Amino acid sequence: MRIGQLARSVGVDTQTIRFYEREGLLPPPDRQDNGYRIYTERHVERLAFIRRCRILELSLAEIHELQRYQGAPHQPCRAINTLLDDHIAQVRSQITDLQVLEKQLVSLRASCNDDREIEACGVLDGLSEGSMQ
Amino acid sequence: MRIGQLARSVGVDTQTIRFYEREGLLPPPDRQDNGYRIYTERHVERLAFIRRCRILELSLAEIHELQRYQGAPHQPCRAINTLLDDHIAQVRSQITDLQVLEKQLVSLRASCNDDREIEACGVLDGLSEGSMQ
DNA sequence: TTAAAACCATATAGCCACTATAAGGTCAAT
DNA sequence: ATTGACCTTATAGTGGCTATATGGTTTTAA
Ligand SMILES: [Zn+2]
Ligand SMILES: [Zn+2]
Ligand SMILES: [Zn+2]
Ligand SMILES: [Zn+2]
Repeated sequence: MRIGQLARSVGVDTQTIRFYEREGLLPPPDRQDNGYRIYTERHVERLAFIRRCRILELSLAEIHELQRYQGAPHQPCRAINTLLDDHIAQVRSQITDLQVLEKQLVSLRASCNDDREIEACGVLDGLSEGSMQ
Repeated sequence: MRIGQLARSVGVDTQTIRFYEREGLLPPPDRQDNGYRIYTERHVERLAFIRRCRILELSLAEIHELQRYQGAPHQPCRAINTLLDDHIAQVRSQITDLQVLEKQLVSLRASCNDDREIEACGVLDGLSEGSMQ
């Protein structure tokens, strides 16, 4: 199949497929005489794997690492589990950071109501004075 | 004061200050005969304002907008409050997204324990098969 | 049969908010 | 006279795409 069909069947843009190839995440496929890329079912699976990883916001580097593990099926899988644990820890830390941020923003917002002049806006005041944490 | 002292007094890199100037967030300061930038207390306040906004993860575009409002002190401040409301909404949406992500990741992680071979790794299996949402 | 539409190719730049590097000019102290 | 700390500009890199430009190829329809 050509790149357009692969793109449609996995739900990505053709540019993204070429990008993954350049980054070494998708093996370079054979070419037709006219230079068009020709993909197989294995490419479909490989691309779908990448996409599922990306939905979970694994980085391309992490996906690369997972692909290397796939090439050594008889090694222990601890490294994979650890990779995921680290990723989960990072997501949790992001959530925590954003929750702190949300509190700060809500508190700032509470210092103003509508119908003031900008001169007296509590939000702008809070940002202008150093009364922030 | 010169750029290094400004940088130290606000806690940013000198490069960042020049970057803000290029982006139109900091007004271009006067120059000494040798070309060195000379800053005033107003620049300190202005830069500190930007930094407080950035800590709240307001974008440079949003900060720019706030600066424009500062120039019109007798207009109603509703636009400012709305800007903040929108930003809060976006932070909340990020939190929600990350919480969904965390659940998916934890569920995937639960499908494996350590001491398996990669061949049998539940995490890799979950990523390889289409049993994901 | 030919002309348009859809597809493919490469190369390059843009997004965001910086950060790093290179190559060089200026100034004070040793 | 030289070191070191400071300043200048210009350029490239980060991540994961996405958009644009330019041109070749294939398919479809008038
Ligand atoms: Zn990760
Ligand atoms: Zn207000
Ligand atoms: Zn925002
Ligand atoms: Zn495992």
